[in-house]
Amino acid sequence: MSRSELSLSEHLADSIVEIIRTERLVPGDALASSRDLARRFDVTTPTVREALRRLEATGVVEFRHGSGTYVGPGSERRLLANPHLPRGSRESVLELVEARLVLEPAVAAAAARTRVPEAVARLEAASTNALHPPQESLRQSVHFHVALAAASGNALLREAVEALLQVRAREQVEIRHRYNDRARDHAEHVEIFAAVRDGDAEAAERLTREHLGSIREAVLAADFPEVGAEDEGRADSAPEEAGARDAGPMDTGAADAGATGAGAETGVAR
Amino acid sequence: MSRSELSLSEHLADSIVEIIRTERLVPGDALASSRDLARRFDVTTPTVREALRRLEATGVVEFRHGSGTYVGPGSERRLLANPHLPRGSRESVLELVEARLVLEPAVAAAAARTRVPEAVARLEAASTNALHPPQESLRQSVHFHVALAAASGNALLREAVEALLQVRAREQVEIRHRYNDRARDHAEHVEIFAAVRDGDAEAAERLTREHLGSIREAVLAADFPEVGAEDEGRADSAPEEAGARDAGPMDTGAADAGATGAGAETGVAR
DNA sequence: ACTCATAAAGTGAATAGATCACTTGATCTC
DNA sequence: GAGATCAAGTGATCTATTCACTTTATGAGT
Repeated sequence: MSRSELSLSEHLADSIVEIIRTERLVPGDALASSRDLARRFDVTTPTVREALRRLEATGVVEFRHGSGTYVGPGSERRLLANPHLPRGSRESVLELVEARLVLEPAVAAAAARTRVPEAVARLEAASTNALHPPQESLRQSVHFHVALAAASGNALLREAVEALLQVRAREQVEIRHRYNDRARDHAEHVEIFAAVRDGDAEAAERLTREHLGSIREAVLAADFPEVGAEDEGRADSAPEEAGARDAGPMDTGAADAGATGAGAETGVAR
Repeated sequence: MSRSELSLSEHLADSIVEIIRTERLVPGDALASSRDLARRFDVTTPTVREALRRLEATGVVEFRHGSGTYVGPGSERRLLANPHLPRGSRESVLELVEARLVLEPAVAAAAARTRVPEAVARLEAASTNALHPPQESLRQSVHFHVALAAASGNALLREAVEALLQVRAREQVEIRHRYNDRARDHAEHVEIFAAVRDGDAEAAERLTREHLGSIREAVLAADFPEVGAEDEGRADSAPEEAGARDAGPMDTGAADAGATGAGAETGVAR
């Protein structure tokens, strides 16, 4: 009936998702080749590519030139950060931190109530492993906050926090790199962990609020590079391999979004 | 210079985003035609299409066959729901409601503290306009919760709630359609609005928690179609009308009225 | 046997040039 | 002036190739 109101390539994308699901493919598994898919669905390769590109944008599939197409981490993710964001100003980072300030304390409280053992273990690991190199600390922190959300037992909550942390990840790196007190960060993480471990929801909530409050202060103190000059700054201080290959289970590579590069930042925002 | 490890179409996608930004294009504005873009960037049309498809996936652009390519609502959105989700079970809907139960009370409290006037007005409209037809009520409810988040003054918070509401939108429609008490829903909305209007953060938080709690009960009571048979089941028991597909436009205003002739839409005129 | 270079096959990336379907607006009736 | 008609522009898709990269199996050379 109302079947194909969808464009061919849209329908194709859905069909491919269907394949991933019915064949129980998980991230990392290989997909049939473009040519195979084209034959199977009786369309041409450019059409298949369009469908795959579309899925790639949300992380459902990944391309590896010369090797094949693989299922990506987005295949089991419900929320995600827009990978194609324009400009970033201090305001946008501040807005992000303030959003986290509203949401994460509640998440911490939920985590302290549920305390999923596995996630609590990861939480401890993320708060114990201390003071690593520069870059590492941000990743550590991301791990901590994600593990915190995971401890709530609600995967969607974890995804929400993950997605939030991915927004403006680049700018967050910049700020933390320059202004954040890693020692204090670490100490606060330890305190939050203890509260969660002890099942003290009230304390977990309050401590998380204070923790993010101090991050907020750091952002306010930062003389964030204004739009227009922001290209150089981030290009040489943030090497692009922040990527994903190392750690185990839930590492989603928060910072790897896309190193845009490309020059000619002419405009001034607003 | 710009270490281009990116595929050509990835780079192209970023360039197009750059165009949208530097030319100050807003949702609804037309983009150059595929052929033009191909010429301008000296690539072929299939390559341009790949880039555009990728952007389409996140709502940054929209295609209109025979007419052109337009800027979409996603161009100014940082968080979004994965448009390619597999199966939906009762568990997943329950998980969603419980995530909202954790997050939204805090959002409501923030809203009561900030009370952005414009958003509060929309909040009142969404809670006053009572008991419309079946389908309409869900949309009304979405409007309410989004306006609530918007009243916090933090756009990212609003986007987070929007994205959350888009997840499993179809299943949510189904459940509300069958199990939810619209009258009670409405009454609770009115109470929450009053609390926000009066700047009573504590009450707003508690009322929102209770409100979502009752929605949670409705979900628990629902005998939702189980996984496995849902392939066919979903297709014919949930026609694809108000679901996820057109949840987007509500923010951009323009296209909203088209869906039903019910009118009375609080004009979002521009 | 073992190591290492190398060739072959498979795959994604992109090109080139068309054809068809749809929308839109201007022209042409009536 | 209202409506039908037509043509230009645009997206959607196809057919046919070529190039670049990865992986693997082959086959020296040691």
